[in-house]
Amino acid sequence: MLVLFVEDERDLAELTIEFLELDDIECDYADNGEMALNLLSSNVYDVIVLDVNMPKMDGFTLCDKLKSKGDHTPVIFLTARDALDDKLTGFSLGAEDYLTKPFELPELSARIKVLAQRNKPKSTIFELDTLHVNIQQCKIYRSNKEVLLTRTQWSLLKALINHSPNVVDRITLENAIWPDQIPSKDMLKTLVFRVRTLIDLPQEQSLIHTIRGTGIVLRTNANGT
Amino acid sequence: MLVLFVEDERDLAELTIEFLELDDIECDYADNGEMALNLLSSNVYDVIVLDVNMPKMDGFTLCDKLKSKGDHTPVIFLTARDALDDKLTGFSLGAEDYLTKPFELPELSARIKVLAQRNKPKSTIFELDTLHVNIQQCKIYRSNKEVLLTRTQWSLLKALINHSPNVVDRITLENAIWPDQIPSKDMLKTLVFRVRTLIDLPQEQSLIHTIRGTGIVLRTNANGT
DNA sequence: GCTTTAGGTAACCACAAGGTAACAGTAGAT
DNA sequence: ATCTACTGTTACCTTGTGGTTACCTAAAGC
Repeated sequence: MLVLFVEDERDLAELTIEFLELDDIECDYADNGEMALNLLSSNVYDVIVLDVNMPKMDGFTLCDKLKSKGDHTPVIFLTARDALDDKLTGFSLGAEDYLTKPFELPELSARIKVLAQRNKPKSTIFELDTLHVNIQQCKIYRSNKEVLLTRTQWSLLKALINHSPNVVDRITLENAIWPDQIPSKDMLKTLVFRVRTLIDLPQEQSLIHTIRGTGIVLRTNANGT
Repeated sequence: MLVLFVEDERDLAELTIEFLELDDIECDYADNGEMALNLLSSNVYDVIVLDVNMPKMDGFTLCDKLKSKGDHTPVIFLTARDALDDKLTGFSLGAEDYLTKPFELPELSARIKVLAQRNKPKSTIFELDTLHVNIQQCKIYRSNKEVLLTRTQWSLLKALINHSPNVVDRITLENAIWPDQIPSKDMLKTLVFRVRTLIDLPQEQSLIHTIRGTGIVLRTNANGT
């Protein structure tokens, strides 16, 4: 994760950057707006942390320039200006966050991480052996071949994923799949069979295991807990 | 823009909601976590504002449940707990922002608006295969031929673009297209059919896919992981 | 060793989800 | 006032799903 840190007080900057780097956040540093613009023209950042009061070009101006240029890199203002009007100015210029000095380093770090997430795809991916599942996209692959599941089959798989690698008892599964009806005795049995034939291909190791008398589990091998 | 406001002090909530609504932010209100969960099961919100200390279910627990369920609605904590540890807890549970009481109403409003933007497309141009969409100008081209959509057709397309390449369930789509009415059962079906005939031309690969029993998705069928 | 029971496998069919087309009411334009 | 075209409604058709039933296999119990 790469951050552009723009701040004219060098000692504060140094201290902060040192902390952030320990937290796995790499930093480029600029001590004024113009220098920041230069760096921005040749680098892509996950987040920009911006002081407001700076020589040459202040943070507000820089943020405005950026955003109106169509750059959507998230901006956090980090400034001693704690008046409401300043904050509102910051947000109206398109900033994503506004933190006032004095601040606590871990909080800044947490906020940077939130913003860095923002542009990443929000897909939740589940992987186990050669099984790849993208939950938001409803896409399932087994050894790079797409597997098509129907709605009920899909809810069974999701329930198993939610509990994996733990064993899920049949009652819990039934409630997850048919929330507002009492399913008849054999429905789950049939459903598990169908999903198994689709997911556990003959040439692959099986991932859906039955623990007799207990429940079903999605994991690489049946033995051990 | 629709916000879920969860807060157990009724007078503070009332005051805040009144202010937000003047600022064009519609609010649903819950005074505890359980009630919030109920509302969340039947509504889709742009942002959730969460108090921490509440009867029945506290805000941290609620946020944890939501996020681990795969719900990506942005969460702001709004609480008197201003200790660093509390903030870090909030962020580690997946919250997008954390504001401490006492707070200023316009700042809350600004922060809500930032988060509501978050799920909107960042770019005014959307491209997929031979489909080119300029969202601001409402211009749509398929293989360089302009496509003219009506207002409702356009809002369907926008909703699909917002979620692409993820699958959108029918309820979410209906809420996005007809925000203040319960659409009759077949309206969406017909609308999708109409948009499909306009966008998915016979000689091109189809981009609007139905995931039976789940929803609609706008994407190419290329196998990504 | 025999019985019992949980679970595996297979085929069947009603029906719901979705696709398509035609029609009607209504709002906006001229 | 008239016309147009958009939106919502209804009807009909197609197909895949999901529930059902039946039968089989293999553990577990006695």
